[in-house]
Amino acid sequence: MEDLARVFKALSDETRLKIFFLLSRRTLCVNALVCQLEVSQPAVSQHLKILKEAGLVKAEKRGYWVHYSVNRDNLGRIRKRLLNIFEEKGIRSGNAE
Amino acid sequence: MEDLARVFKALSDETRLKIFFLLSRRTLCVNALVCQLEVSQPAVSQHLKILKEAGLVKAEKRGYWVHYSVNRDNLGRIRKRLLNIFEEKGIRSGNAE
DNA sequence: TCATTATATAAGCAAATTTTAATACAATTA
DNA sequence: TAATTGTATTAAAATTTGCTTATATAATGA
Repeated sequence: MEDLARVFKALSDETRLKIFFLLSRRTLCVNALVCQLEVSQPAVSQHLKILKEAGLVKAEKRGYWVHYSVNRDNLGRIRKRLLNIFEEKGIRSGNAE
Repeated sequence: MEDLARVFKALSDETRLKIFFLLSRRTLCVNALVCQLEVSQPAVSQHLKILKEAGLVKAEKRGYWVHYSVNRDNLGRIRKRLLNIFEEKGIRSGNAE
């Protein structure tokens, strides 16, 4: 339950949602994101941290760049949980946990 | 994009997520929720308002009870958007909007 | 080593959230 | 009508969030 709330919280901010969408298209380093986002570099770094902790994106250091991309492995898991919650018919039956 | 962030925001609070799960099992009036939730009645009412505005739950007044339940019609739409975002392979290709 | 570049972290602050307490509203019943 | 019950709204306090500035860390190159 906690994990799930963390995912929703991570995506509940417009800037982070935008970051997530940008990264879902291609891998980007922090500065590339900063350029497209009208907030400061530290702000972007902080958003990325939140997205990463929610398991939505991952970071890979190359030289002194950090390349961020969607964490596709984890996303599969998240997707399944979301599908379970927003089930076609009865929505869900089991426990929240 | 705004709608989506609103849905995520609505589910980003643990108490609201719990309310949503409870309602996904059965229709409940406000006090029934209060009993299961360790927060005050006004707090629950306010959370319900947020969930309702996000299109996640709906209210039906009967006598002086208000019965809340999952808004299954809207949930279908939300589900599709989520599926689109968390697509199996490339996650997504189009625009955020 | 020192300067530079990219990113992260820390501190402080304003704005938004969440909560509680008090009150208002609405429906029912005496 | 007055009292009661269930819910909503308001106001204010407490907490959290997201931003900026300043600084730290890490990698590269002169």
